[in-house]
Amino acid sequence: MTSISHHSIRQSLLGRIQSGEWALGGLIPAETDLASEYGCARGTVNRALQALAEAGLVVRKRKGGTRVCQMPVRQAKFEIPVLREQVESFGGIYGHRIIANKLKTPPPSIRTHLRIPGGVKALHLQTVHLADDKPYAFEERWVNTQAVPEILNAPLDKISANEWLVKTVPFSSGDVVFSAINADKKIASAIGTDEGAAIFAIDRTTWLEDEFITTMRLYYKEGFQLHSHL
Amino acid sequence: MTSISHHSIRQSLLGRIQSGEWALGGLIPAETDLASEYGCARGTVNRALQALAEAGLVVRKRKGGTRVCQMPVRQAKFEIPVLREQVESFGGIYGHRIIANKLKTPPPSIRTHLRIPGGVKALHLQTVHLADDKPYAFEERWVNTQAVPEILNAPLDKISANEWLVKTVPFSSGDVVFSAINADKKIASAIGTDEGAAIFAIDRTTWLEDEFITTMRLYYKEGFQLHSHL
DNA sequence: TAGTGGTCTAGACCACTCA
DNA sequence: GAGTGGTCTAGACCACTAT
Repeated sequence: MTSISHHSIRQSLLGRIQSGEWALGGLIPAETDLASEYGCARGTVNRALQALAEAGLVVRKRKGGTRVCQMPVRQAKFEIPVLREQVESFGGIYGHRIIANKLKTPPPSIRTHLRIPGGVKALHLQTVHLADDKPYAFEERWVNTQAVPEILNAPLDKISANEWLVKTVPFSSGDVVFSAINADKKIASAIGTDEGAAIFAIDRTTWLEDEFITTMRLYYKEGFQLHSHL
Repeated sequence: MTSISHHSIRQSLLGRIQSGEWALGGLIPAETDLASEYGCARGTVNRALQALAEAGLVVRKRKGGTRVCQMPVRQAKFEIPVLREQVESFGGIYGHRIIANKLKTPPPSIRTHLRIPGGVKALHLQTVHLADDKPYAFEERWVNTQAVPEILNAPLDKISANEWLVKTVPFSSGDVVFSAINADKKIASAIGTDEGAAIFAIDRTTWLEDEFITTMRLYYKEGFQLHSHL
């Protein structure tokens, strides 16, 4: 009797949408109708339809019914790479080298970002991430030491700041920005590439409950690609 | 009595996870226990926990119980930009100019990608997307005309190939790859930038039920950023 | 005002897997 | 074998909103 699962109904509905059985922007039968058609409870159909709605394929409104989405907003979901795992996933040996590790007053842009009062210092870190001892990515990071003072005692030579933070403040929220930039002299030498090379950069700021933790920028060696599916 | 919604429970559980009430990798009380604690049905707790599992914050196993995720895989979700909307979202006027529109035999790499038999032609399109009449992005695309022959009669001067395809084959699946490249001469002149500039590129291949529809590469003008949240 | 989706409940059975 | 999550059901009430 597992044939009437919400999964199968979701699949069936997806097929009917793809086949064009219901026009773009058109109305889909009500939950109760579909339930009797599929011979199951309304709750089961509801669950299938909610999944489709979450995937952006249909739009649902009370009393308005369920409609096939006109302009399906393509959503890509992907995992923010964790460097160590990324490197190990293709069989490399991960390592990192700390270039800078100093408490100092952050520049205004960073201070604003982390909401640090003027005059207060923050931890500035520069790290080169290695794959098989060769530079893989370069990271520049500021940590709000008022939020996580323990980091000053962390063995950052053994565990990367990123991993330490993930283990200490695992469930923070964050913003991510992807962009492409030309490598300047500093970045080029850090990751061993030529000045001007196109670099894939990820900016990330994370906080926990209104308290800003850290902001970082990661520069990947040229040729880096971020994959996803939709 | 709306206070015992699965939303509120999800929120409450999230808070308890963030506060460290349950250790990383630690066990969370069983659904039945939580249900009696919150004074609701097990189904309600189940829904909340499933949402947290989908968000990657907990891992659930039958008999094994629910555990706080050790290394939360940060998932970013975003909407694949639709150029017209992207341009209009910052108040620009969208337009596009077709540079190439020809049926021809695709190079081997594309042929493999679209699974087109040797010798068969495909539609090759080059489009410059404009914001306020200025180049915004450059698109290179191949369309499998065996899958969507109607595109040969589409008014591509009025509607961009992308929009036409979305309206015609709206519910396709696809792969997306983001990368950074240096602009070559052709791209630089197409989007009005300097050769060597760092360009944000998006590759995208879409298909419907094992039938390949199109593959495209989009080059954004320098300075482009893709934002997300996690 | 009537119809539709959103949600909760109480109970049930099953599938998985840990011990 | 026993405990846990996965899921379906049948019924109920509510919230929203199109008409």
